[in-house]
Parts: sequence; structure tokens; C-alpha cells
Amino acid sequence: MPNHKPIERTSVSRAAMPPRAEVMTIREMCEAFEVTPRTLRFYEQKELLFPIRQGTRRLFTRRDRARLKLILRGKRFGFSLEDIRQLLDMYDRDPGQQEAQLSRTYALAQERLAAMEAQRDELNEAITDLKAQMAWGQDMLTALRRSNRP
Amino acid sequence: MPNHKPIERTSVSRAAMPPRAEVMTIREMCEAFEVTPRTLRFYEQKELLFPIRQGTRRLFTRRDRARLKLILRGKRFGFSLEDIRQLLDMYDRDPGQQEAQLSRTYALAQERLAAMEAQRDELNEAITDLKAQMAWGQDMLTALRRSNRP
DNA sequence: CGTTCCATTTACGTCAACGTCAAAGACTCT
DNA sequence: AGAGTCTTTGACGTTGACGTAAATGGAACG
Repeated sequence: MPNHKPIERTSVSRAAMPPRAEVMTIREMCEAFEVTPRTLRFYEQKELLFPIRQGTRRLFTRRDRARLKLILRGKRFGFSLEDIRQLLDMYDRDPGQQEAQLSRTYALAQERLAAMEAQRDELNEAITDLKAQMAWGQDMLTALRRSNRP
Repeated sequence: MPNHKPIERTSVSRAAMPPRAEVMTIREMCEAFEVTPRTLRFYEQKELLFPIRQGTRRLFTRRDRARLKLILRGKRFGFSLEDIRQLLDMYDRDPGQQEAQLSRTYALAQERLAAMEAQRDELNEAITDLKAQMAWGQDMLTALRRSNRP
């Protein structure tokens, strides 16, 4: 029985690094952001992230982390990955057009907001209707039970 | 120029039928329920509908119409077609177990309701957050505009 | 040097509810 | 009999965001 405690192989080198590591491995990223490795590779392939390489291994920089934050935020709002890519791209291309970029982003956000509110309203209508149906079913059930075993 | 007015080919035979036609053609169904032919054929293939045949053509009975109504209602509530099929099947199998059937349906409806409410809550949170982000962006924009052209 | 354990690459699979052809009837009017 | 207009069947395509499996590679531990 070699060792009980799993050895943290890279614990020495990582402990020697500055408190907030410059780069993170794929696994560290996964834990930090609650995503799978597949997701990170997928995002790289879709040009949403650009991890550097140490040999063949990916190392995610602060930039990648900032981007991933934005990606996950965008997803919550219902933006597609393609939408998000275009936005991030825009900010990357020329770091001068701040105003134009922000106003473009704002416009897209407005669209999204409207869509989300529409969806919520539909959902609420459906919920209301379902509740009505259920009330009806409830009554039906009571009546049935009464007649089945009085 | 043969005729301007499009002739209703089946107008005679259909006019001869009782006021509320016993069966409907696929096209009539599509118009009545705002679905495509593909949808109706798909539902038949999935054993949600059972139109009879006149030669090769489908004729949808009152039963089909009742089922379709339920199918579309179920869809609004977020039930999958498979869920719906099972429910309809259940009611079909033995028209005796009314109480058991209704109570099963009620239970499923409760699940659905909970899911829908959860989804709505998530959506609402996202909406709130997006609005917050947008307010921030709004401020940013104002500040940028002020500094860009004062 | 061998074992272990990651990581990577590649590529096909998934899921739902249809959409979108294409080819071949089928019906009716003329 | 031809023309025009449905209808049907069959089968592959679509969409998004990954999941999953297989084969390969490399690094650290012992």
C-alpha cells in the first residue's frame, strides 16, 4: 500500500507560484467555473477562448477567465455562443471604439431583454392555465372519489 | 381564362355533409389548428393520432381532433410528445380507471407546474440581472459620450 | 523503466420536433 | 388524355451545445 493520501503532484510548483496564478490548467478552470473539459475545448474550437500551450497542454490566462465569465453570463441571458463570440470579437478588434461597441452591446441586450420578458409572459400564461386545469381536475377527482366509495 | 373564382372542388360533397363534418381532411385540420401537414403526419407516426383512410388519404375524426387539442395543450405546458402519448394511451386502454388516470395526470401536472415555476423564477432572476447590467452600461455610455464630445 | 494518471485529438452521437426535399400516386376538370 | 393540384411515402437535414468513446501522448512518481 504505497500511500493513502492522494499526492498533489504539482503542489510544490503551484505553491511556489504567486497567490493568484497567472495561468490555470484545464482542471482548475473546470472547478473554478463548474464546466467540463469538453466545454472549454469546445469554446476554444469556437474561438471564444484562446488558451496558450505548454507543450500540448492548455493553460488559461486571465484573459480567458475574463472571457469565460462573460460567456457564462451571456448564456444566462440567452445569447447564443455565436452571438457572444461576435461581441467578444468586436471588443477585441479595435480597443478604441468603446462607445460604439458598448452601444451595440446595449442594443442587443435590449432585444434579449424583450425576448426574455416575452418568454416569461408566455410562461406565466401557461402556468395560469395549467393551474386552472388542475383546479378542474381537482374537482373532478373529488367528485369521482365521492361516487366511487361514498 | 377559364375561371377567376377558385372552385371549391369538394364544395358539393362537403356541403351535403352534416353541419359539423364527421371527418376532416388534412388541410382542413391544418387550418383549424394552425399546424402543418408534416406535423399531423408526424403525430400519426408517433401514435398520437389515428386518422382513418379514404384510399390513401387521411381523414381525421372527432377523436383525432379531441386528441390534437389535448396534444397542443400539453405542449404549451411543456410536456413532451412522448409524455402526452403515454397519457392519451392510458386513457385509451381502459376507460374504467377514471380516478386512477386522473390522479396520475394530476401528479404529472404538479411536476410540470413546479418545473415551469422554477424556470420562470430563473428567467426572472436573469431578467433582473440583465437589467442591472444594462443600467450599468447605460451609465457607462453616458460617461463615454460626455468625455468623447463634451 | 514501468505504471499511473492526465491531457489531447478525432470524430461520431445526442435530443426534440419537426423542415425539406424528391418521386410517385390520386383526383378532378377540361 | 392531358394538365394542374393535392396527397402520400420515404428519407435525409436542421439546430445548439455539448456528451462520449477510442486512440495516442507525455509527465511525474517510484
